[in-house]
Amino acid sequence: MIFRMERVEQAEIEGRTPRKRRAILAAATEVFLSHGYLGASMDEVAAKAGVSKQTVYKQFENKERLFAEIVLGTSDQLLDGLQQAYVDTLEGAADAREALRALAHRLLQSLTADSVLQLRRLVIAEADRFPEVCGAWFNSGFEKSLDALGQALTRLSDRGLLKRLDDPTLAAYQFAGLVMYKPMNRAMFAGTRQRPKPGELEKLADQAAEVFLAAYGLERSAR
Amino acid sequence: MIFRMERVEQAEIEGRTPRKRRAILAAATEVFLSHGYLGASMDEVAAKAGVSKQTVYKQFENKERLFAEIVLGTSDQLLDGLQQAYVDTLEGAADAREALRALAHRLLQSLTADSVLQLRRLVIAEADRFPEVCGAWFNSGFEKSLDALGQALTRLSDRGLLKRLDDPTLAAYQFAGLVMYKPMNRAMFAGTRQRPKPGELEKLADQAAEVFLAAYGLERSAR
DNA sequence: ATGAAGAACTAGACCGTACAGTACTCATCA
DNA sequence: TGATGAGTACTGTACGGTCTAGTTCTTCAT
Repeated sequence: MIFRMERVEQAEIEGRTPRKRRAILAAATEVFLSHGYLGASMDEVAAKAGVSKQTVYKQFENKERLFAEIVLGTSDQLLDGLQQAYVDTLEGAADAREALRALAHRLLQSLTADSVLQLRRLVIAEADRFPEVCGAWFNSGFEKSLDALGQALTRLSDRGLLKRLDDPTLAAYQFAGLVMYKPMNRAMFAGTRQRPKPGELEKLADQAAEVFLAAYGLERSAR
Repeated sequence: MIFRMERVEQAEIEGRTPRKRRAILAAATEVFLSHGYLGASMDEVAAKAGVSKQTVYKQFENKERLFAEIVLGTSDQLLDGLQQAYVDTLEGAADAREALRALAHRLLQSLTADSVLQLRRLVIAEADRFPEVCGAWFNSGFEKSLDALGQALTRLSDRGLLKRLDDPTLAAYQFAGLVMYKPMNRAMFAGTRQRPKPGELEKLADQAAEVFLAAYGLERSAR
């Protein structure tokens, strides 16, 4: 009886085929992220998904399509996460300095997560092999999230917390560059090996906010 | 007679073995940069170097060592080139704004060269497979060049063209982030495909200088 | 200068392994 | 009962690295 209920419950959520498909995607994500495209083997994907190779090839035409599906599937998650960070830290903030510090800190936290770094490495590594896929990921994930940041900054400006922004997207890239350039490069090049020192991220966040405010803050809020 | 003279000339420059070795390194650089570590084949390296596989394995123990040799060999070139850019644009400059603009422009030019981008992709892609090599490249190439920029900025500050810098290296990273974050990310993720629009780099350079000066410029030089 | 001696090089066969993708048989689910 | 999946063997290919046999360069004593 219990067995039957469980079966029904699962079936209500999704059938066997989509369930397998999701398992394959999850496994393939793991394998591609940790070994790269060429280093990933379809045997390992199938094994890790608890599925036969035949099933993998029923769901995905070949290795390339599987790769594309995975990369493009991550754009949305990334975008949603960052959008949320903008809302949490900027909307409703009373003080620009505090808001920007909080945002910087939040960006550092989310973008230096291992899975994010691995995905970035994967996309960069395969940019030449799959220019369409990687270009699409960049446009609909990376660039879109910076545009969204530009809009969030504009709202801050509309609320009288920043100067008027002639080019919000540029300002967004500048802020991101101030915050992320150092830690992101280290994380990308030096692998998971070299961790930043405890206080470093805080200092980075604070100083980035300071420089940004010097250029875009209202005079009275200058330190 | 002519033939003989050519032979002598070449022998004067370098013997057969180092000549072959250099040919192998050049070919391997090309192959690794364009196909990645796993995508590169030793057969192709040998063929492109005009050398037999045996010779490759006489000079380099195996594929991994060849890779390491190539990656580490590029640190110095990169560093020298950037050091030169700092000297050319900052030393002897009379106006901070103009100097920073020129530097930004120069950085954009040199760091978006195809070979530089391909090398960065390669190092990032293999950061997990070869953490020591890639970490060493990062420390002795990337970080060192930023430290050098910090020192160059300090000299600018000593000459009374910038505020006193509490943390020159941080300031260097901030300047680099302001300048490079957008174009470098695009170049890395979107491949050689998406070229920046003509005026874009100039605007990026100018605006980066502007923001940097707002934070680190002397009051009288504020716009 | 000459001419062995020996090192370095070539060309390509070869070995073992790994992998993408397919085929086939038997079990399982709807 | 008919489709889907498991398990697994198989095919073709590619690659890292070694081996061999024959060729060319370098060196150094004469």
